[in-house]
Amino acid sequence: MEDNNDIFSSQPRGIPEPALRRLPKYYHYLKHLQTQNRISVSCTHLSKALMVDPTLVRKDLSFTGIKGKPKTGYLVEGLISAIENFLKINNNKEAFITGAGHLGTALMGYGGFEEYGLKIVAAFDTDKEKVNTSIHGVHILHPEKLPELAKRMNVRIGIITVPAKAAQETANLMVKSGIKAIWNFSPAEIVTSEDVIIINENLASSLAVLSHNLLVISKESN
Amino acid sequence: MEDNNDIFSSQPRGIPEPALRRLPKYYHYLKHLQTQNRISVSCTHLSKALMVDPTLVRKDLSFTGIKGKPKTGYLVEGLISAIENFLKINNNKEAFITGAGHLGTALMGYGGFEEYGLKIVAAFDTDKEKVNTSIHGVHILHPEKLPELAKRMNVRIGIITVPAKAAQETANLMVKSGIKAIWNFSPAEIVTSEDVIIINENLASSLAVLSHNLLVISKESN
DNA sequence: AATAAATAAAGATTTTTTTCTCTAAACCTT
DNA sequence: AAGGTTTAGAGAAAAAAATCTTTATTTATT
Repeated sequence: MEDNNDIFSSQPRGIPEPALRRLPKYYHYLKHLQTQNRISVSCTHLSKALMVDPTLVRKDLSFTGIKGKPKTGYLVEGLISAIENFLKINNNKEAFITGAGHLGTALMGYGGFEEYGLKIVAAFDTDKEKVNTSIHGVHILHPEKLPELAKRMNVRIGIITVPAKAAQETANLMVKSGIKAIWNFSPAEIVTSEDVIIINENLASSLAVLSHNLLVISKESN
Repeated sequence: MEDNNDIFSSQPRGIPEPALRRLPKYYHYLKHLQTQNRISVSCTHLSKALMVDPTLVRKDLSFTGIKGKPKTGYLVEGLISAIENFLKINNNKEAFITGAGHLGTALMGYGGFEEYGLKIVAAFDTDKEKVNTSIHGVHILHPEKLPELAKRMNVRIGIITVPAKAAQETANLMVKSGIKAIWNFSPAEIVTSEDVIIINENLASSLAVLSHNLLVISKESN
C-alpha cells in the first residue's frame, strides 16, 4: 500500500488511497438503499450510516465526478454508477490464485468478490494431490502451466496465498507471465519491477491494532 | 479503524495506527533474521528489506521503548521482545468466531495467527448441519451457547464472518456476552457502545485499490 | 413571493503522518 | 590516538488527510 504510492505520486493528483478505500463502503451501502427503493441520499445520511464525517463523504464522492443537489443530495442510482465507473466494477477482472491451501480455498469460495467484478478463473498449487482437482468450481493446475495460461487468457491479476518462503518466487513467475497486479496475502514483502502493482493484505496488522487497543482499554478500566 | 481513533485521541498520545500496523511487519522479518542467527540489525537494513523509510523505521520502533546503538543498530533479540511486549504477543488471546462458512473456515485453518498469540477456541453457526461438528479442530456450536461460554472462558475477542445481514445482530450478542474487541470481516458497518473495539477488515477496499491502480497503469501505457 | 431549512461545494485550518536535517554517539581503520 | 564512517535520535519541515467554516443553491413552508 504505502509502498506503491510513490509510483503514482508524480501524477496530476489522483484520489488519496484512504478515500479510494472508502468507496466500496459507500457502494455496498448504496446497493442496500437501492433494494429499499430509495431514490436519493444525502451525505449526512451516509455519514451517519457509515460513521464517516459528512464533509469527508462529500470529498470522497466528488472524486467519482458525481454532482449532488443542495437539499436533496445525490441520486442513489447515479451514485452507484459513478462509483462503478470510477472503480471499473463492471469491467470483469479475471484473476489467478496461487496457493490452494486454507486461505486460497477460502478466497475461492468467498462470494464477495463478484460484487466488485473479480473472478478467480484458475488456481495453482505444487501439491500433486491437488493438481487437476477443483475447489469451489476453480480448477487447480501446476504452477508450470501458469505462464502459458496467463498469456492465453490475458490475465492481469494474481493473488498470492502461498507460504512466505514461496511468495517472491511466485511473484516472479507471475510477473514473467505478464501479470500486472499482485494481491499478496502472504506475510512476505514482495519486490518487483515498478510497473507492477503490489497490494499487501496483512491480517497481522489488524490483529496488532486489535490486540494493542484491547490492552489500552484494559489499562483505562483500572 | 479510523472509526475507533477518536476513542483514544484524548489520551496522552499513543502510537499512530499506521505505525502500529507496521510493527508486525518488522516482527515477522526479525523472526526470520533470528533463524539466520543475526545478532543485530540497523534501521537501514530493515528499511531496505521492508521498503519503509529508515527514519520511519526508527520512529516506529521507538514506540516499543527500545534503544539502539549508533553504528550497530538494534539487537535482534531485544527488538523481538520489545515488539512482543508492546503488542502483547505472548499474552495468549482467545477468540470466538461466528460464521463457519468459507471465510470462517479459512480463518480457523489459517496458521498465521498463532505467531501473534491469537487462538480461536470455538466457532458458532446457526446451520444445524454444522453444529456439533469440528472444523480444523475448532468445535462448532449454536450461537445461543455463546454468552455462557464467553463468560465462563472469559473470551474478549470475537471474529465476525457471518453475512452482512447478520453482522449487527452477531455483534450485539457478542457485546452482551462481554466481548470487548470485534474483528469484523463482513462488509456491514457495526455499531456498538464506545468501549468496544471494532476493527473492520474489508477485502473490497484492497480490491478497489488494485482495480483502480490497474486502470491508472493501463492509461499510462497508452 | 418571501422566508426558512437543509445540504452541496469550495476553500481554509488543523491534525496526522512522513520525510528531511542535524547532532552526537559508537565503531572501525590507519 | 585520530579521523572517518555509520547510525540512532531529536526535532523541524513537508506532505497528506481530515475537519471546520463559509457560501450558495435548492426545496419546502408560510
